[in-house]
Amino acid sequence: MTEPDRSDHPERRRRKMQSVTMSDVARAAQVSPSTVSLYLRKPEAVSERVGARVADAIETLGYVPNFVAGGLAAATSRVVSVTVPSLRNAFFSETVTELERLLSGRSLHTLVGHTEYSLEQEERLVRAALSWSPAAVVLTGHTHTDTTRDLLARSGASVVEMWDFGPDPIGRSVGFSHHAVGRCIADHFASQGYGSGAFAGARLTEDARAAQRAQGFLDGMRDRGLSARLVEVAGPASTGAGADLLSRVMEDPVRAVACSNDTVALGVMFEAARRGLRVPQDLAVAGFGDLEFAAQTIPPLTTVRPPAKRIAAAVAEAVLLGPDGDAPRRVDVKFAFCRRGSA
Amino acid sequence: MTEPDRSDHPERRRRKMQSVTMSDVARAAQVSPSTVSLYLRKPEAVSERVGARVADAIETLGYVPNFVAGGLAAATSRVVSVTVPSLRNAFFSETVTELERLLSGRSLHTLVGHTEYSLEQEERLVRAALSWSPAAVVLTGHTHTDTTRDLLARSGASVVEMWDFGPDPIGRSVGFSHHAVGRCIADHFASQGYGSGAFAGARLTEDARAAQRAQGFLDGMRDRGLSARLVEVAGPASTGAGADLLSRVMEDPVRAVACSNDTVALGVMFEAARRGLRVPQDLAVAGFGDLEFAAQTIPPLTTVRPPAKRIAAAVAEAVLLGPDGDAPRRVDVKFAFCRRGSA
DNA sequence: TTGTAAGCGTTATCAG
DNA sequence: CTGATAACGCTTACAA
Repeated sequence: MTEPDRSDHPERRRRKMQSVTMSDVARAAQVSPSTVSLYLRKPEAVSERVGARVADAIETLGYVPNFVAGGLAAATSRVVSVTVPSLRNAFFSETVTELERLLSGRSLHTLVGHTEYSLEQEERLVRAALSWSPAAVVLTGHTHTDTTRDLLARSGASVVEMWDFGPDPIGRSVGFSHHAVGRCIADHFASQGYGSGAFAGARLTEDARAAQRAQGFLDGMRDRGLSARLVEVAGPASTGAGADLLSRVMEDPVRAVACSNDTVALGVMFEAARRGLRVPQDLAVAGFGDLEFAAQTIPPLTTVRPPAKRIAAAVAEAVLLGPDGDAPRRVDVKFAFCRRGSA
Repeated sequence: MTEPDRSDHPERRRRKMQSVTMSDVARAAQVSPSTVSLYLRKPEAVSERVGARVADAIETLGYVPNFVAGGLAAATSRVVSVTVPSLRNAFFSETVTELERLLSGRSLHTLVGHTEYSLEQEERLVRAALSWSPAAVVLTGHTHTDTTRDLLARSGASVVEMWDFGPDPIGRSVGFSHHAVGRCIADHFASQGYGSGAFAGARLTEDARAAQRAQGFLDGMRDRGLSARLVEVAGPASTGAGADLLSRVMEDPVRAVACSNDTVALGVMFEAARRGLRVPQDLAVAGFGDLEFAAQTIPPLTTVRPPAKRIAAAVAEAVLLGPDGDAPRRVDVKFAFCRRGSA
């Protein structure tokens, strides 16, 4: 029990140090530091009497644990790195929100990064993430640079890919088929007898998932013997982009438009109104995302709802599971078609 | 290229450890670990020859630095904790995005947390944040629990409050007057001679900034001798909430409605259309946020643009500045009124 | 159930 | 400009 007396410690003032450490708590509670550590990590493994004393000491001293030291000693930190293309995108901000909520309940902390759809940027973020000995690395999609895959493999980190599947997943993956989403819209258009259609896409070169939805739509239409073409803009999906896209589509009019996402669909609907086109009589419109406003547009927007929360939940579970274990490495969360008035 | 021989390390198999450490790099580069460390932190302080050798060793060994160990040794980590009420809210997702971008350029990593407008939740997040010996803690608003303030004060962490000012800022603060925003809308309504008005608010009890905008609006209207009332819903600001709010407002019709934010305004406009009310002839509508879709609505939405990016930039600067120094502790970033067709 | 002791991989000090 | 050395605060075998 001979704890070092800090007051006569010659080095005490060398750097700014933590005021109350685990040793201080241990001393106050008359136990060893390892007992405090144990109590903090598995309270049930400590006797009730000792536990109470430790809790008391923590309370009165105002002890704040040092996760940095803990992470170093344990060789793995309580950090989960979450990387998404963009946080402005409602899909991803919802996923991150929910994920952060679930993880923080397990005292895991979320380190966010956004790539703006750049794989090089993703590589940089992964490199930084690995420097934190993270409990897990969560990535969006399955397209990564070779270096990224290499870095991840060599680090042995627990990896989860989300929102999409790849042929060769790195660790676990959680998502759904975006190609099927596109087909689903095409099927609906076909069933309504609209005839010709167009896909109004944004940033398709970079956004692999939007590109898959577009391809699924085109494939679906063609399989049904319907004509369909692709119109796209390079910039981010936005209401303004939607308006532009409809103008482009109307250069060679179609009866139905499937959009990159609901934001684009909103722009398409505004532009249709400006042009005096009635939806759905003159033009059918479908979106993707079932964003908050989708049920409020006039008419309400027909769209596809991706299960952002279910993705977050499954990802959280995958993170908790770790790389090993016999749980399925691939979780298909499905999506739901939301038929409303616009198509 | 002499690979480190770890096999003779008796403890090597105790736990999963880092494969390539700084010592390995040092050995490969024929220098001491301190030199490698120095090179990594200030390359210019190391001779060119040695620097090149170290860089080589890092490259060939594939060394990934360990920030956890670094943070422990330095007593301050490269983590910045950023806490916002909600990430689904476009204002905050934009701020976080921009902040993360700016900080990552300085190799600072963003730990996000969201409070759902709960101060208790904020306290929990701050407690967790402090466990990381963060380079800075960024908070939204100036209302915190006593414990939060206490924790922050005792830790000596660098604190930045954003989006709003308080009478007693903890560290630095960056924001603008939300009360002035409300007044600004009221002034505009008055100048247009609309007469009576209403504020359509969401979650005003928890969202202190929205409440201030409401109060500013009410004060502004009254100062001009105009009648104005407050209509509010408890849930989050959304398009659906906007529609509900307009229904409530029309129980006792007014000529002009100021909204909690643009999302609510969008709902108000949709509901107005459903009711056959022409905007702005029958009803003037103003929002807050200048969200992406604001310029696309029919008619385009009159709103107020908060400088989300400027906030992020000023916060990043404050983070870099640290708590000391003679730079002003309080930065007022202003806002811009966007007159468009709806009011 | 609790304690002892040996690290974890860096940074910071100080001397050369 | 470079290197030896002592922390940093905690976890984890292992022993008691």
